[in-house]
Amino acid sequence: MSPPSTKSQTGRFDSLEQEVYLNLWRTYDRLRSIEEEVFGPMGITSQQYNVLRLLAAHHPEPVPTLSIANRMISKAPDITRMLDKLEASSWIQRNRPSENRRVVLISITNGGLNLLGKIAEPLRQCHSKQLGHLSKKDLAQLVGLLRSARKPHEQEKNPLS
Amino acid sequence: MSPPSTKSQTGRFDSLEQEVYLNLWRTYDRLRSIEEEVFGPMGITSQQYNVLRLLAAHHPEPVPTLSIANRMISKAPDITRMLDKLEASSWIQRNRPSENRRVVLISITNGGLNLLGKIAEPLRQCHSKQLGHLSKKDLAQLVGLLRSARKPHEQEKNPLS
DNA sequence: AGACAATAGTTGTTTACACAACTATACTTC
DNA sequence: GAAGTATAGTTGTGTAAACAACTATTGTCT
Repeated sequence: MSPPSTKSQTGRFDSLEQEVYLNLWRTYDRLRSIEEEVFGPMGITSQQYNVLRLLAAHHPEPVPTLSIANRMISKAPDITRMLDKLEASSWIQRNRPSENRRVVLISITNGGLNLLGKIAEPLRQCHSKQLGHLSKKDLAQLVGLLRSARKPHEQEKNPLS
Repeated sequence: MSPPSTKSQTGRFDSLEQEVYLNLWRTYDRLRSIEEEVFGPMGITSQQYNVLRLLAAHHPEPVPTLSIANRMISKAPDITRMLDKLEASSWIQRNRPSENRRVVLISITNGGLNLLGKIAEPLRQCHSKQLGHLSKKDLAQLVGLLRSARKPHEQEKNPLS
């Protein structure tokens, strides 16, 4: 398993771990660019879509601003500005309740729900284009491996087990 | 293949494909943030490191600017500005040959090679921290699945098979 | 009640990304 | 050899991400 030269194991990579990481990067990048073909014309980003999706899942209950930020995949310290844009497009609305004026409660509007409806089908097709060539077994295996890979690095908060 | 309700198959995801993609995104994001802990203090980004690595692999042969851009993982239309920074740090040098004054040939400097040497060990440790908890078998399987996943979406040019 | 700490968002600033338009150099072909 | 075309980089501009510092509101403790 460990010949004198490790080069032969991993080709031009320093280690198998590095090879995995670079493959992960490249694969993510390719699939992301495919998704952007769907979101771009809709005037929305992937992150914004995820926010709307989260809000729709809680609808009609509103969700506090930072609670949204914590559930995002990438860190979102500019969640405020992002919500500004969503509000400018009338996809969400904000409400600062008088009981606790620190929080800002966010809820999705009918327009937002409508947008999600319009995106659903092209997005499903997009996902099929992205990964439809893999078997269900491969997909399930990939999900499992990806979860194991990031397991030690998960923050407490994350909802995606 | 298409039961009336697909909900039961994939939990809160619309499809297995979407679940894979979101897992890919999240996993990439976590591992990336670990890498940045290594690159950040060195005053370099992941993309910049990849450029230096590419140049080192060709050393002492120089590489034309756009040839570097084509080999980058994400699109790099601002390759010029990125090389500006690397040149400002004296990690690379540019040369516009008189035979063909259109191309700009890039080569890594001794300082750049030196930097790669300094980064090598902490980066190896980083990769181990990222994915060291997975078995070689799992890592190899993951590489294979990631390659299959992006295979239909590869551009001709890419060097990472 | 007043000082202090904790919570919840917001804003400022710097840096990276993406798309497109632009410049400069070389090749081709009539 | 001049005009047009292809190649190789560069620059301009708008948008998004990352980190930190800041404001506003509420809770706590003496």
